[in-house]
Parts: sequence; structure tokens; C-alpha cells
Amino acid sequence: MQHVRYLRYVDAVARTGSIRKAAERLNVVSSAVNRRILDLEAEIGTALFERLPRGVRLTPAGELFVAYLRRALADVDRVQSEIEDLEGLRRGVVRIAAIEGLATHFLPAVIHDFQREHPKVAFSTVICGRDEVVARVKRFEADLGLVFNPAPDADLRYLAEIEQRLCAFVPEDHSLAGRRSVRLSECVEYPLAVPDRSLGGRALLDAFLSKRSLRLEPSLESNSYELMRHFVMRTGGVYFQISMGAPPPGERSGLVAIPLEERGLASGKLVLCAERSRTLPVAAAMVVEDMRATLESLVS
Amino acid sequence: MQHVRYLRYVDAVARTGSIRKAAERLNVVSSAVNRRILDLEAEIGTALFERLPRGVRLTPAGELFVAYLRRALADVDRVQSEIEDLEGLRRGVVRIAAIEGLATHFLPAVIHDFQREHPKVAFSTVICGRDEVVARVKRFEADLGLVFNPAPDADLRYLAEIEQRLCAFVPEDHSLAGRRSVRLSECVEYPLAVPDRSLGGRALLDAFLSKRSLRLEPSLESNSYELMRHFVMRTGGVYFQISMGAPPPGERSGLVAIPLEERGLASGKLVLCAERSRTLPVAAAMVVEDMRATLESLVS
DNA sequence: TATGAGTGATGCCGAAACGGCATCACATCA
DNA sequence: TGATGTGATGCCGTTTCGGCATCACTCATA
Repeated sequence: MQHVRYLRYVDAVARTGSIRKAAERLNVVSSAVNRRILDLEAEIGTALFERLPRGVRLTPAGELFVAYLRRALADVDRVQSEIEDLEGLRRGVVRIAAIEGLATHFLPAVIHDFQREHPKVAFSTVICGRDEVVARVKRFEADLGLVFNPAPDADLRYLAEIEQRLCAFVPEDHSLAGRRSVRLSECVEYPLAVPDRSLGGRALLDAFLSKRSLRLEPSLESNSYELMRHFVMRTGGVYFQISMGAPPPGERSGLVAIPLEERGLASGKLVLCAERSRTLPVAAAMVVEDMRATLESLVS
Repeated sequence: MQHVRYLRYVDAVARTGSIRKAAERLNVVSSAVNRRILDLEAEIGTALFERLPRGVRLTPAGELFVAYLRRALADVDRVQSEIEDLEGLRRGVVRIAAIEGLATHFLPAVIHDFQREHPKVAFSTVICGRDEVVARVKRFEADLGLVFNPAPDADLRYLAEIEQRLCAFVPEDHSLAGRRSVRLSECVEYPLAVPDRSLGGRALLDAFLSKRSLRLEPSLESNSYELMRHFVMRTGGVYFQISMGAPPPGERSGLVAIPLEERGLASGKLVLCAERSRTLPVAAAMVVEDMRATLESLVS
């Protein structure tokens, strides 16, 4: 707030004990800071700082004034935050960290739908691996996390969860494309691309394969579904991803998702989570409701 | 205060429910008030007032902001008043470090007289040895120091000085009590208590004795005049202190001070000092004037 | 229904405040 | 003694502010 701008000048001088050092911190020239100080002292009628050869020191009057300005600065921050919360529906930034599998269809759709009704709400969305999603939520760098099969964590609060099966993704014109389901053993005939350990589906594959004699010899292992997508489009191969990564019905993307049908192949959960102690800003809370509704519609 | 000027604009608008009426009250044109309101709303990112055909009304966000600005305006009024009190001698703390010899009569009297006229001015007074007095002044832990014969020190500024002779202090009913002056050789007949090196008069005694064949065999050596006082009251002995330690004329304390009359016995200076670069708070500066006057009256 | 009054918003522009650059005066230190 | 660091100050271009005039809209009244 502009009306407290010069209070910030005085605060910086009090903290650094030097007009020049404070000016550096504030990214203005020292003469400007000096003049504001002198103007304020003239207005108050007394020196707020004693001038020493190597800087300045607060006078008793200065101590009183600095105590005041620190109360005022804290209070203005608080009221600004309160106003933002109140207005949260109409403006704000919702920060999301999500695994890559949601970047193509789910997240863009949710964001787009939400912004149709709340055009001033912005999204800051980071796509990263499972562990990084959790870390960002815990560090308050993301309001919301979308992650597949997170490890149990007392710092996380689950806001929504849905079951997700692994699917084989192939080009539309692939010989497996019309199947209602497919077995892993059928897929190994083709060039394979598999997710690395940072992607959620890999753990499900590993758990299954550890109990089978079947061995996968992937042509590609990657943390990028985009890479794997282009790989199979080019090679007529197969990659694996949770069903959430599939395009919504009616949309064509050149790829089809076929559920893997294997006894003993576990499914996992896609989780929408937040930091446990967190009170979400209003906009983020509304986004949660929208996402819940969308996720629930996917299981019915 | 200028920095809260626009808060006063908003306050007036909220109170009157009209930009034009507020402008009248503030003695500015309504366009100026209107623009400050609009600028603030742009800065905050939301309307503080709903615009009605016949004026304005606070929004919920505006209610929050007005609650804030009223707290801020009350607080700035209060701190201004506190600063005025401080500068107007209506409040403040004067910090003094002094040698023990002044604790009995001089300091209590000066403090008492000063507080009769300035009851809200408090004193924080530390009684300590000569070196500690100087250290406290230099460390800005004391505004003023009262010390006997300090070593020359570039960091100290002398505000007042008076000559002080050594006196022999004896009980009122002592055989030396009626004398106008006394020699050291007369005192050695009685039990002697002498100051230790932390007290100012000791250096004068030592300097004198180093050029004489007379040897003192003190029964007591101490850094506490109170102890020495009670010692001589109990034993009918003699102790030595600068004349400042004597009760003012007309006051009876059970002891009398008799000036030591010895050729070659130097006198010393009692010094009122401050840290050289220090600008004293107003209250302390006034105390200096009072002390000067009192000290000067003691030499005339 | 037309008109006058009251309201907040806006264009234009001169006045006031501000910050940047350069320099000064002083104290400190090696 | 010269270099360095500090707050203060002159000059001036830039930004912000307030005053004057006007606009757009609503409401009340004749």
C-alpha cells in the first residue's frame, strides 16, 4: 500500500542503522530516503534518529515511532489478506502441483471450466513427479496436489480420491486399437515404452511383474508421457498410463486407451490433497469442489 | 501525519456517505477525494464503496478497510501524543550511573526536586565504581555519568565539574567533631576506614602518602561508604570521602565532615559527563541543567 | 414529461512532491 | 595524509496531486 510506503523507508533505516544501506534494500537512492526521513522528522517536530559518523541510531522518540509503524505494517498486511479472502471468488491465484498424466486433458478442462465462471482467478500449475508434488504441498508452495498413490503422510489431507487402473495406450490405427481389454503378454510383441519410477503407474507394474515370469524389455523408459506418446505414434508401440490420461470420450487425439486385464494387477488411487493444517483461500476451496465433482463423474 | 492523509479521506467518505460531503469537510474538491478513493480501490483490487445515485455505501471489503483505518488513525494519534509527552518532559526515563558517594544526599535530592516538577519522568540510576560508570556511559547504557577524577577519555564529554577535597568523616560526638579542619596525623589515633581503589578518593590519599613518611594502618578498607559509615559510628573511628558525601547544612545524619588540611594533598574533580557523540533526550538535558545549578551552588 | 438538483467520474493542466544525479561536509581509518 | 563511508543538500526532470470545468446518470418535483 502506497500510504505506508514511507513507513517502510523508516523501518529499513531503523533495521540497518544506515540511510544508504536502507536505500539499497529499498532500491531507491539514499537522498530520497534521507529526505523522507527529514520530512517526517520535520512533521513530527523531533528527531527520530541521532546522526552518528557511521550511520544513525533511533532516539527515544524514534523508538516509539518504530513501534507504531511495525504495528501499522502488520495490520495493513492483515487487512489486505482479509480483503483478498473475502474477494477470493473473484480474484486470486490457485497454485496446483500435479503429476504429468493430468496435464493433457483433466487439468486443462478443470481450469478452463472454472475460469469460465471466475475469469479473474488465475492458476499457477506445476507439473512434476509424485514426490515433488507432495513436497510442494507440504512447503506451502502449492495449495493443491494431484498425485497417484502417494505414500501415507500425516502432513497431507486427502480431499478426494478415485480408483485408477493401468491402461495400454496405442495409436488409433494399431492392431490392438479396437480391443475392450488387453493382456500384458499381448503388448510385449510391440515396442514398449514404460514410465520410470517418478510416475505413479510404474509401482503397479513392478508389483505385478515381480510375481510373474513375464519380463518386459522396454524400448523406452521415461518420466515424460509426452515423449512416450510420440514414441508410440512413431513406432506403432505401446505405453502404459493410468486411465485418467486418456482423452475424454468424443475427443480424438490419435491414441486410444485399452484397460489392462490381468489377474493380480492392482489398481491405484488418484488423490487430490492439501497440507493438513492449511485453510485454503476461497478460490482454491471452490476449485476443490469442482475437481471433486469432475473426479466423481469419472467413476460413474 | 501525511502518510495517513488518504485514510482520513476514506474515513470522511464512509462517515458522510458522500464524496462531495466528505470533500467539503476536508476542504478539498470532490474530484480529489474521488480520485484518491478510486486509486486506493485500484490498488487493493476491489471496490470499497458501492456507488448509489445519492452517494456511496461501504462494501464488505470497505467495512474491513475502514475498521483497519480507524485502528491506524487512533494509533497514530496515540504515538504522536506519546512523542509529544516525551519531548515535552511529560514522560521519559533518565538513566544515570554514579559513584557511591553521591547516593546518600546529592542524587536523591536532585531526583526528588526534578520529579516535583516533572512527575512522569522516571530515573534509572546505577551506583557503581568509577570505571563501571565510565563504561556504562560509553556503552550508552547510561545517559549521564557522575564520577570522581575519571581518566582522560576522548569518548566522554564533560558537562560540569567541581573541585572536591577529601574530608574526614567522624561521628557527631567524636572528639574531632568540632574542628574546622584536621590533619591526617591526628586521624591515625583512631580506628581508620579507607576507600579502596574503586572509590575516587583513594588515589588522592595514595598520591599524598607516597611523598610522606606517615603510614596509614586502616582497620577497614572497603568499596562501600555505607559500611564505613556504620563502622565509624560503632567504633568512634574516622573514614575519608570527598566533601560531596557530606549531608547538606541543616541536615543531621549522625556524622560530620571535617576538611583534611595537608600541604601537598591534592583535591580532585567531580565530573558530570555523557558520551561525546550523544544527543541527550530532552528530559536528560534538563536534568543536566538542574545538576549543574546544584553543583555550582556547592562551590559558592 | 421536462427540468433542476445532486451525485460520482473524467479531461486538462498548473502546483506540489518525489526521486535521481552530483556534490559537499564531516568523521574515521590505515 | 589520502581514501572511504556517512548523511545532507542543490538542481532538475518525473510523477502525483488537487482545482476547475464538464459529463453522465438518477431522482424528485412541478
